[in-house]
Amino acid sequence: MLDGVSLDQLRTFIAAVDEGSFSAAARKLNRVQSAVSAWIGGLEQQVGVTLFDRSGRYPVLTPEGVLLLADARHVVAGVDTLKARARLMTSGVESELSVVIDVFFPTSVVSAVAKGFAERFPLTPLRLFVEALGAAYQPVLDGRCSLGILPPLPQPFPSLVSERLGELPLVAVASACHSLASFGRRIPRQELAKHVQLVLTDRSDLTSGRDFAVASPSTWRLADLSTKHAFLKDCVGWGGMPLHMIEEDISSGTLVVLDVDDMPPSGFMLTMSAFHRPSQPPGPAGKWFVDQLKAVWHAERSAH
Amino acid sequence: MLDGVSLDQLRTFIAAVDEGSFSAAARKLNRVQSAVSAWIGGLEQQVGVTLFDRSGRYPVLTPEGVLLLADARHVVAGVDTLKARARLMTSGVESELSVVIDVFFPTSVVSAVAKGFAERFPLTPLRLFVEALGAAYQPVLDGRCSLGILPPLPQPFPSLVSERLGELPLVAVASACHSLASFGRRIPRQELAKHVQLVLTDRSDLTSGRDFAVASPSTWRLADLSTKHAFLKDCVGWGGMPLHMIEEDISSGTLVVLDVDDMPPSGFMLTMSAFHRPSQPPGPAGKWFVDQLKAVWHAERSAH
DNA sequence: CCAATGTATCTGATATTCTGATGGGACAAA
DNA sequence: TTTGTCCCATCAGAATATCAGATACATTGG
Repeated sequence: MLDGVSLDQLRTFIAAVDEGSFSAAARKLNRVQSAVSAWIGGLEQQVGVTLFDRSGRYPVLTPEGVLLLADARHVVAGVDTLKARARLMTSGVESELSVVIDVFFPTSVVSAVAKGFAERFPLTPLRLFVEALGAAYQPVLDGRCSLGILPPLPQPFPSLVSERLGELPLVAVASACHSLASFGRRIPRQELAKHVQLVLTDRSDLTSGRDFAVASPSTWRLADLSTKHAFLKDCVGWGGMPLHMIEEDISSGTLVVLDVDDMPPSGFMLTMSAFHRPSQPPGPAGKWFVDQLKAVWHAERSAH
Repeated sequence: MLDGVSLDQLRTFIAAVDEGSFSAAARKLNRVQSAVSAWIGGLEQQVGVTLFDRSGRYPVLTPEGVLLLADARHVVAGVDTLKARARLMTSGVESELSVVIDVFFPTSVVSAVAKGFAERFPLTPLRLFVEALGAAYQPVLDGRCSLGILPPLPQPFPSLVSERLGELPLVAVASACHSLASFGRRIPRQELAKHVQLVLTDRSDLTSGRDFAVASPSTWRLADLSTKHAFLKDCVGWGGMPLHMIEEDISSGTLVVLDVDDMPPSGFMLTMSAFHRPSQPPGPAGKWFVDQLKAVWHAERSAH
């Protein structure tokens, strides 16, 4: 053998402890008592520690045995998870699920689903990325993520398969101290153009040259949505935000929804969909993840 | 064999990955290449997962192989710590060190030493108990702890071996709002007797019938030193405390040291010693622990 | 194309493990 | 105390698995 200790020794050791006697362990393992005796004797010899006190009728663990038993259980448990993971792989469940999620998607839904995921698929590590715009498409396109929870881009990606999850209201807002907030009536587009618009910028070059809902010639571009949020509250300018992220600010009066001319007052609805490459269809874990996102999200919206 | 996967398979798997080829792994393991091939083939068959892509000159791990490799390393590492722990046992190092420490002993010293202990003896779990008076002796006497950091009791225990660590100043204190605090001159014992004394009570019955430094007929007995500390600050009564625990209170003026008649103003010195049973002499870990306690404590006192 | 290096597979030789039998010790009931 | 039962250690031969070496074939680089 390559090395003294073997798994069978450890398994026999554990069985002997659990069953209370070598003979019982032998019955459980479908071996003869002498075999168990030999295994344990070998183990004791290799580690150089007496595991059992055999002076009595039944062997009892020595204090050293108690400690080494914990190690042995740990090792065997490790082998079991290895085998369980392998079985999962052959059964088609993804051995790892990487998902990229657009910043606009409600975080509360994601965290709730992720929590359930850890219980449902304990052996499948979940890798979550949060990105914006084209940078969120990139990982799905190049295969780093097998799943993307994303809004549609202006130019469609026929190379991706998508499944609609639901709609997200997007509204234009400004701080209460902003002059647009007290404009009084429906704001025409020309009026918007007079003020600085805070726009989320794309870290990738997928959407270079294209802009989303940019109405003002003077724009500040921010790479991070929470920074944009803070700038809006600090009255730096106006901009679009997903409604769920600013509901508290609206009810507290910090931010005000702008009643823009060609925009419905309930906000512009942004469709969120689950995207994946045709060559990488989601397995059970991915399907479950998408279904849960849809279910939890709808439950949350109807609870409102 | 008892179960499909064996340690040798995992070790061979790891060696093949680390060395980059089956042949190299075979050289490292002092086996023939065919043996390595057979081991890995067997492992793949048993877990039902293809570990290597053999289409090229050198075998490369499949994505599944990468994940299972992590599990395999985990298992082998577990076996290694088992063996390391066993070697430690045979080399005489305690496989577990349980220490009981008197509440009066400075916690900062203990935590510093414990931190160093975890680095020095990573495989030896440390079990720390904090008790007071007789309750701190009990675990050493009945063998639950192999070491006790304790003050001497009125009646000596010849059944225990001790090694002096150092002295701890004990002072009588009262809250600044207590009438004793403004007594003005040396306080005679009769004066003390007029006020409630807060006394630490013994949770064991080792010292039943005996009292330590009880000067007042009206005593409140508290089982917990931090409660006594709080009661002192709340002006419930006066009592003795180890100086290091109340230095901040004294400098902030919350507590006042009482200048008691037959007590030196620097406080009554309490000798702390390391106790152990002659039948359970401390091994390398225990010796190291005691030496460090002594060193760190003295370093801390001379830093003051 | 050839040499070097690598992997998969096969076979007999070698080691190890398994089984079954035997002997001795601990414990409980008679 | 005696007896029966259950337990463990040890030993032999039988069964099994591993090992080394040889062979065939694929890949890479000159």
